[in-house]
Amino acid sequence: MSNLENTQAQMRKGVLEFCILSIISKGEIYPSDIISKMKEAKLIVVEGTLYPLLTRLKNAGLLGYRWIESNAGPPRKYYALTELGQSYLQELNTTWNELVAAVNQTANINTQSHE
Amino acid sequence: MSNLENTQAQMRKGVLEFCILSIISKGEIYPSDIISKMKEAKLIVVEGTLYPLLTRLKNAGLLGYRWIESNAGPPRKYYALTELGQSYLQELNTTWNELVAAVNQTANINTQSHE
DNA sequence: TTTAGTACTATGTGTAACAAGGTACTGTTT
DNA sequence: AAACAGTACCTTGTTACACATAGTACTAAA
Repeated sequence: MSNLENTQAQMRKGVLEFCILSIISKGEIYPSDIISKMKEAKLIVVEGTLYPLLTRLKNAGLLGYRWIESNAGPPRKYYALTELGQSYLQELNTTWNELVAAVNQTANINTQSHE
Repeated sequence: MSNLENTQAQMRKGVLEFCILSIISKGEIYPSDIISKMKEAKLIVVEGTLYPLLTRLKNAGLLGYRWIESNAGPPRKYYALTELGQSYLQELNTTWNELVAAVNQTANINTQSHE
């Protein structure tokens, strides 16, 4: 793996949890669809990453799930945020905004400037 | 360590390399001053993190350094970007901007909107 | 020559993403 | 009904990297 690819992967890693919670916050969703949504946003995540992450978040009380039957295959686990998860997500939102500000300060860049 | 603190730390991890290269790109600087600059930007980094990181970047050909004597203590290693490091930093810049866009897409947020 | 301050270095630990492989359920084809 | 294909969920081992901690080395002042 090249330096660049590795560093890009490192950057992605840090925000996975935040992105996945954000996606779930928009409504009940099951893992395979989360992967699709992430892919749409150009954030590749694989099953071996997602399942343990969801379990970790559930055990932390941030997520809950219920089984819903599918008409094409086995039942699916639909995840949703708990109340704790919602407030946690708000804090991550703040963290993210602060991080963007901090990084842009070191880079002296205004990435989203409008003229 | 709480969930939140841990996740915040994970977010930071991903961008450390980018931030440190950005800081060095503004002119020769030695490690302790890099730590100060990072602290100014609210990105705490400690010696045990910075030194191995600098060594890794140097071994990858992205950084070089020269010894400069100090009038208060031992000599200092002043780091600077190599040409390779400069083009690498540009690529990380692109990566960072794309990441911000991707995260904001999952979050449906425009963090820097001006009215 | 001892002490304090500053700078650089090394080692061990823990977290989390990822690769790879596996299990289980459902509907369709033969 | 048996085999197969498609879908979904889960587990294990590896690797990278930040961090805590401790240690070494150089300089100047007491």
